Amino acid sequence: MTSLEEQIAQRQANLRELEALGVAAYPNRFDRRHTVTELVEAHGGQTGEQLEADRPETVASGRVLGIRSFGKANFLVLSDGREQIQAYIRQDSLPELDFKIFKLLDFGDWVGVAGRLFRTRTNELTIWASRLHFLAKCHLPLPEKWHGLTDIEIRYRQRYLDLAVNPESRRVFEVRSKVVSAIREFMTARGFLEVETPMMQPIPGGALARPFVTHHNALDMELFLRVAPELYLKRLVVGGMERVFEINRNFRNEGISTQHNPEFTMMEFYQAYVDYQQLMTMTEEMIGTVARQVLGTDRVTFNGREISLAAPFSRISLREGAREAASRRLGRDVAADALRSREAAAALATELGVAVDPKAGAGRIATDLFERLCEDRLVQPTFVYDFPTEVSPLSKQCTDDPDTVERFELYIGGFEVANAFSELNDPAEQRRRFEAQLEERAGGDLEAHHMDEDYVRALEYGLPPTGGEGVGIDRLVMVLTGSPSIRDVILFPLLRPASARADRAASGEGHTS
RNA sequence: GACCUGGUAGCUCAGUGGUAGAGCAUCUGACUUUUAAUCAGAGGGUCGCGGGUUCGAUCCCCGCCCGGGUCACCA
Repeated sequence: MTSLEEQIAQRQANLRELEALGVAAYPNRFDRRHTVTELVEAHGGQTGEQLEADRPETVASGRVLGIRSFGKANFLVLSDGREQIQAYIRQDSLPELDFKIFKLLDFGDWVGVAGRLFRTRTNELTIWASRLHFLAKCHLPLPEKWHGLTDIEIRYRQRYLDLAVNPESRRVFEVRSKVVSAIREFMTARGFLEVETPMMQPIPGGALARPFVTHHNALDMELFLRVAPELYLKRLVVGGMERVFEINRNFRNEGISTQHNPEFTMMEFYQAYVDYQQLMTMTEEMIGTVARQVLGTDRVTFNGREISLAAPFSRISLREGAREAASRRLGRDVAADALRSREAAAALATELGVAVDPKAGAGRIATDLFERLCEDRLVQPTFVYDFPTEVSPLSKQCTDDPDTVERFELYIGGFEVANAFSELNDPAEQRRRFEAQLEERAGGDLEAHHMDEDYVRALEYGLPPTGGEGVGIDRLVMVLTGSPSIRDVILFPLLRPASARADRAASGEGHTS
């Protein structure tokens, strides 16, 4: 027998012995009075004398993460995933059967403990157990207690193990949950209505991205998982819902990286009567507020750099950022209009060693240059504003410059966290933009928009002046938790399936042939 | 997709062209306030998978699988 098989057999033998003693192997409920975290929070600051005076009683429960045994005196470490507390299991302090249960416990089993709180000689907060209840068996050996589970692949594939033994991981997902709550609170307090729009769309739109394709059987209809809720949310503003937001998943059939998961969470909102300038103010207020509310501070450390999330954030126009970076790189002053004509922009890109797509116009080239030269330098929160119209088919042009739209992206930690613009509400112009997108599709760009006649019709009914924005929740949580990879903030990130053989080995099933 | 890098006991990791190592975990024994408890003993491995070179491969070579990182694409 291998060590693993041996350990599983031992655990199963312990379970059978429990059953032989008449102990329910899988009881249906347990009436707990306090979580381990509640106990630590309520009594962690109390001295042994205070505890002796109060003699607080509790019934707690959790997973056994440690057993220290001294014959008749024993300690169990009980975890609720966030905090740990130890229980003192003394042979003459609890019923004989309960002590027998203790002797049959394995690391990872779930138990309930009743008793009073005290501090040991070493001043450790402890439950002096008067009862021990068996709640559920752990049939497989747990990762080691000291190093925990560090294998990144197992942490992602078997997140339950990661959560069971790594409180740091648990903390990340608690922060994530609180961030979502804080944003929801921030938005509803400002009169925004939370809505849900289709995840399955007949025409995918709202972002330049390749969609996932699926099929509805009864309607025999091709459907796309949404790449953005944008076009639906704006239809709602047409309908008079002046402030709407949605927190939900988007799906993009593209590469995977430390900053990209095929499904990711976005908070997207639309507000009638405001433009992108007002959205910048609101965004810096929102991010600072959320950070302070969730973390108690608006200063965070990300990739070894301290980042301040306090307003105001820096602002730089896209073309000016690209121009400055190009000037610095080339050691000479690049003229402001070098990014305005296709010819000049292409020459500049070539000089800088940035590949030029033959179909790209001046706007695309300027955007490429910016992303190439500036993006990873934007560690402190920075609004990059005024994008070329060419790369922004849904944004409204600046009144004095039709080649530029009222749009910004917010960068933090070197990547894009939010994208916002004054919404294009002229149906004729929108139709022209879609047609330009159709040409790009015809030219082979699979990320370009489809024509969405109903969306144009909605605009024909009249969209008031509106600002809209999408905030990448995963990326914001990365910044707020100091997580270098998006997979660290997604409970079950997409991975290639492990081989069938590896799956069987991991689950402890073997061949019996 | 390209390049770099990793896969050895349940976990964390050493290591070598000549029968595979440690700590924790497991098993046996001792121990009535321990803190990664300690002490004594024992068991546990197709060294990711498949080929090749070799008298002999976990090690060298080739291919494949699954991670991680950088780049490309994207938010």
